[in-house]
Amino acid sequence: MAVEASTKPNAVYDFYDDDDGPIVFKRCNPASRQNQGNSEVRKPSPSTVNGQNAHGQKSKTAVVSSMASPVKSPPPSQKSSASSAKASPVKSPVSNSKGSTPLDDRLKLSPLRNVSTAVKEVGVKDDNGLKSDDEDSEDDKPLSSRLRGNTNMANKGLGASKADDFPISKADVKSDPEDSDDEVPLSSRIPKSNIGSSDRKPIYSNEKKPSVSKVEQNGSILRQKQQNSFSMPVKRPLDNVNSSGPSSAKKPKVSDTSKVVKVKQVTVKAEEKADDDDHIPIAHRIKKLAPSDNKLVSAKATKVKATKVTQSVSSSSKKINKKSKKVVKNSQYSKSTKMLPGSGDGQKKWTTLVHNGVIFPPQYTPHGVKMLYKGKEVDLTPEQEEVATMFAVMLDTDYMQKPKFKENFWNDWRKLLGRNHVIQKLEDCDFRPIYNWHQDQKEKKKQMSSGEKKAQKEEKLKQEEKYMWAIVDGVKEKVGNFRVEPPGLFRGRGEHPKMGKLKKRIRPSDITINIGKDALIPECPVPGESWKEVKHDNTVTWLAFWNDPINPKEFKYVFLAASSALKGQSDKEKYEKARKLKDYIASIRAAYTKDFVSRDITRRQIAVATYLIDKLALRAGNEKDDDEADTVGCCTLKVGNVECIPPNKLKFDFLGKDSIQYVNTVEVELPVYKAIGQFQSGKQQNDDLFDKLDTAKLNAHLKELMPGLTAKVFRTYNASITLDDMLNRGTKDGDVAEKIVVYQQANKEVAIICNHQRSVSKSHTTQMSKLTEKIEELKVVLKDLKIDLDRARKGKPPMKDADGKRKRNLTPEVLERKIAQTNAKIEKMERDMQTKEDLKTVALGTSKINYLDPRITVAWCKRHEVPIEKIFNKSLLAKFAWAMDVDPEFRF
DNA sequence: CTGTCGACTTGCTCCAATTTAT
DNA sequence: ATAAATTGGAGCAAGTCGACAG
Repeated sequence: MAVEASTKPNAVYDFYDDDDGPIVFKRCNPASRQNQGNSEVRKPSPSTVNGQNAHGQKSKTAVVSSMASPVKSPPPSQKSSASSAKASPVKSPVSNSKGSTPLDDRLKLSPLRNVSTAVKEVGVKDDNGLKSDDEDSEDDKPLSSRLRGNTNMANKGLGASKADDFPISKADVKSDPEDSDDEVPLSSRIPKSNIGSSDRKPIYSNEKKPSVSKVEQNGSILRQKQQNSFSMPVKRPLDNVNSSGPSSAKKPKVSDTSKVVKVKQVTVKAEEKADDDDHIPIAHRIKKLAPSDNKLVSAKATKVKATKVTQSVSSSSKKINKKSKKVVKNSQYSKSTKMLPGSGDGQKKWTTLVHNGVIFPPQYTPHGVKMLYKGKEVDLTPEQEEVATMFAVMLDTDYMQKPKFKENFWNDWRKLLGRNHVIQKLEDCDFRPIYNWHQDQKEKKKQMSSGEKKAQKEEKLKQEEKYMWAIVDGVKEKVGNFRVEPPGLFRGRGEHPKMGKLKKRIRPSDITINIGKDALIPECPVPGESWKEVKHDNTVTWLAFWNDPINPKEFKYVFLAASSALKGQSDKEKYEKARKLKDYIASIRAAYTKDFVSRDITRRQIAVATYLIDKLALRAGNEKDDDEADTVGCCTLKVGNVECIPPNKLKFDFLGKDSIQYVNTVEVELPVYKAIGQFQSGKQQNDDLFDKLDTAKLNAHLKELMPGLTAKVFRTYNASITLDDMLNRGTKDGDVAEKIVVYQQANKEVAIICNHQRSVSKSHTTQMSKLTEKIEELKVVLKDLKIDLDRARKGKPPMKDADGKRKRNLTPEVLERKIAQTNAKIEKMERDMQTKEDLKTVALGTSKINYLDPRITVAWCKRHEVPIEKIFNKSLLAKFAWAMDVDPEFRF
């Protein structure tokens, strides 16, 4: 590792820089989606097939709102070639260490990775075209230039740090040579290049290492088992057998629990500390020890001193680990019975399941406020009024700008009004009275005293309490969404053909309940009605579902919360699968690279599609119906979504999931470039680029390369490996705050790779100008200080201040200190400002929740003495309880 | 194969609660 | 203390992908 690091001089820097770094993946400009909100403006590239994205519900007033100028052009990121190393999820150096020399690895990868350097987003701005940057431009310029300087420095600082610290230990750990047979099928089917083969890693190696070396790490037998099972074809019956082995041993327990739900809880509780939160699932309680204890310590300590904090935290966490290890062991058994069955596929997800069903929204209470029709008040029945109110309440959203929305609403509302109703045209309706009434209500609510609010909240809690929990195999777990969705108008995203349609009220007779055979069937909350059906299906995890009123073919499910063991289990499996990809990735890349020029067009398309999914982290792209928004993923890309820019760049511009625009220009290998050209030739803009392909075929192919592999695994893999890499390369000694910055930097990188966007906050522009103003003020101060310093040196008195008063005489030393302080302040503000600007359209949360293996984070926190709660909030800690006891040396 | 169904993951926005700045 | 900014998390839409029927 160390060696490797040293061989690539640039690598270090690459990671760091956000702006300049050559990140292969990076999407230079997260095109701001808001822009699109204002429809006309937005549409950029001619190539975009679907033009719009509409997103917008945000701006309050219909028209172009304040944020009109979102397009900030990101400082044109200039990734230069070096970057390839970085961005591309180059496998972590460590992992490479195995047989091949680093060099080999590099070579092998390089063709692919290097070539594909990200190109600066040429067009982003232009493309988006949108709104101008005019307004910003002035500020931006000076700013960006300044900032850029700063960032670079900063980056360098970071990057310069040690790249080889931990590697050492890592390398040791990792090097166990053992080749497993699993590899065979793969290698045989993949025509691997020499390099490729040399590079392959034993499939088991990674998994084993940790387990071997860290026996104590997670002490959990369970884990190892799972890991192993992963390396086998997912579906093998064998797996089941395996799992059943262990589980059968524990069976007695299972049955116990099924009979006596409480018993287990009690037992376990006794085993661990007596904490009385019964309501906390055992699983959590166990793991919670760590985080929560930490919290106490750190919370206090934080205020004191950084060093202290970390020390105490780390020590406490060590303690905790030990403790929890014990606990885990004990509890693991009881737990394993739960987890194992789930891990197999299709099979049993639970043995006993007890819950109280769902809670319905209150019936509609008419407010009696009359809307106007052609200026006159109209009487509406409660049903008509209810729907009118749904519409009125949305008067200040962008949906009012959408004809489709109004049309759909009108169609549904009209049915309620009846043919002969006074109201004949939507255009003649004035909903403002109702809108105003609603605003008043909101205002009143806001004005309520905190006491009232609290009381109300408690009341609600009391009502909902019983629905919040389920008992799964004897463990009390939180239920995710136990509230039935209230009626409303469908808010489809983008140009959804069904936006505005009435989403009717769900009644008990629409709902199917799933519950344990022996459990008490929840009583139907509406007198006189009954559930549609009650099932006892333990191969699924849902507690209830109903058909989506907008699309009756689809369902709305009630699941357990993310903190549940059931969810945690599958989350873990997801990451284990992604980790497994690490062992196959080199040969997979080699294989598709080879197929870029296959004469078989289907093969070629599969190769190119896989390449795009790997390199650009695109989604698979299932087919969609006409009654859905027109968005695409990899397999559904249209000819017009990709533009070939000679000599070898591709410009992507399409609307992806949630109608979020993806704009990115990348340099690709020449064969890919050519292949795309071929796929496009002779087709219309709106034809499928990959006409021989769909996600089923693609995934079927992927599955041949690695058991269980599907397109989405690449996203998880690339996201997690990027985090792991960046954290391990970028973290240097320093205080916690600096380390957190490194983390955020990595997190941001991942978010950009995955194109996780958010809308610019309404106040962004304001906030920015405030900051600019402050900086300007400081600069004035600085200037004056400098003048005074000059004068002081010459023995002259300081200048008068603004009010004409004489300032105190200060020594040059003092003035110098002040100047330095002011400079530091200015720099910090500029940095903050830049960060803010950079992140204004980037959403960090999504990747944290869904793509980054929490064990990477936890292990890093342990290694660097960063309190985990600085990175994970309460809900994330709960969700990732399963990852908390990871070995500090864990690498993805 | 293909299409549909079914289950589950991913993703963005809104709004209230909390934190931070003034 | 108040206002502004940030964060947490609910809410629900929109994806992915496996199973299975025809």
